[in-house]
Amino acid sequence: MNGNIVAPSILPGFMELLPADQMLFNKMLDTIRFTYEKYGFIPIDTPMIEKSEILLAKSGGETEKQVYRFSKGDNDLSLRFDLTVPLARYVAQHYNELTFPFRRYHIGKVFRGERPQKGRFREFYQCDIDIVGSESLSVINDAEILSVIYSTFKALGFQSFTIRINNRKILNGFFSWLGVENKTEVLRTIDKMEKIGEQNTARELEALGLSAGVAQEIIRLTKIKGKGDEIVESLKGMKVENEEFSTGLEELSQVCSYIGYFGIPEDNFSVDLTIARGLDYYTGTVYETVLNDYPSIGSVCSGGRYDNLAQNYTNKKLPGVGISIGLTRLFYQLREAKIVEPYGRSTPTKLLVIPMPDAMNYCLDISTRARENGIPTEVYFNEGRMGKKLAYADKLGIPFVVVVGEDEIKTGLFKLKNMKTGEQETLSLEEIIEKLKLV
RNA sequence: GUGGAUAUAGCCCAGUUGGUUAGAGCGCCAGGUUGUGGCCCUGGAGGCCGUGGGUUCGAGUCCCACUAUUCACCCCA
Repeated sequence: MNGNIVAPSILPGFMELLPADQMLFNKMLDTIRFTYEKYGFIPIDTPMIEKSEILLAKSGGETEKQVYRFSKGDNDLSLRFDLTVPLARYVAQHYNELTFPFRRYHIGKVFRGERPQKGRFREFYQCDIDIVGSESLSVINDAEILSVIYSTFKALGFQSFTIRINNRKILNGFFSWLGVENKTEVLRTIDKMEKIGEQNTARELEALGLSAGVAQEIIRLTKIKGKGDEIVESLKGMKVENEEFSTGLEELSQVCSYIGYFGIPEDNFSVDLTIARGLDYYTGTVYETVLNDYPSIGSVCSGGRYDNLAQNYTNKKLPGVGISIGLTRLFYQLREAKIVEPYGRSTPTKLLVIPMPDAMNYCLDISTRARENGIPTEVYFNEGRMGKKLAYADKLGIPFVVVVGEDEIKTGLFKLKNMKTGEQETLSLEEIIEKLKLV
């Protein structure tokens, strides 16, 4: 017994995967990156640690409590809690070197010191895209973001999902028209409506100081259903006299009219007036995406339009629109619900070369040739029984094995073993390479 | 920050109304001699029963505290 051994464990709220799952996770991440680049988004990477004064410049109470903050020497430092604030700093700092509209994507870990919970992490990956304009940014971008979300989830293999959108200006304008004071709290309550139900929403609205009549008016607005255009028409018919409301309605109307041209099927899109989003910097279009067969997972991708991204770091007016996929949570939920499962591979290796005595040098040469042709290959180095060597390939899910001994070297013909079927095929090295290239 | 639940092997769990050396399955390691894995058989390692106190002749089992984990609320990806 060794008393020096420390129980190996990680902090709660931090996700760590075993090889098969990690392969799966990375595949999803690659899919997302590939799709983002297909739309011409530019990759950036920023430090995980920022100066606290930068990160907390806006500091809306809640976020400040969740920030991992520490000091090193005289420096007051913080771990980034999202990728949007670093983007704001980045754009403000490099404004003169960037070309606008700036379309960037950023995939990286962020940190939030909150109480861990199911599907809740303190360290997680966000996959963000944002389009940042200088001074102005066309509302077509709002529609294009929808298209990116659609393509991404399609590429991830989902069929039945709905991207729901709303426009904050419509809600805020409507609230103003009704004379509501504390609009932010009302927004949050509306956002929860799907979860807590209509009655509780009414109760909460009244608890916020609204009259029963006003609460009902708001609920009545959010219950307007239909296709995008139909909702727009219904809203127009309400004769709400408020400029912000009208602007929002016009924006929503435009987004709806563009989505068809972006090739988004009607089934994957809906206008939902209860979508509000909690974050207070959203000022226009807001997005939420749900998997129709698994509503309990909640939103798997959300974001919105903001008027002024970097007001804390520059005087330039930088409007933008963007979304974020919380990949860690998404992956966790998908695994939990068995919507995705590892496909039996826990290594990228496609070919294992097993040398018999005195064949090592030859095997190393084979592996080099295979790798030069893009085939992930490894050579089994340990001495031992054949059974153990094959079991290694079996356990890692390596699909092909070739055993190389005296005969093979002499004839230049190898038996390529398919580990799944157990069949062996006699082929030359060139034939093996050609075959595996296609796998 | 508020409230609830749980704690036995690496993992999922048994363990009687308190009673002797704490169990199974999965996984792991080794073997069932030679250049062929999955199945099967045999053997092995691995637990101070979360920690500390109490009740008792006797505690994995009952009581208390602490700690850890976990779920929900708030908020969010």
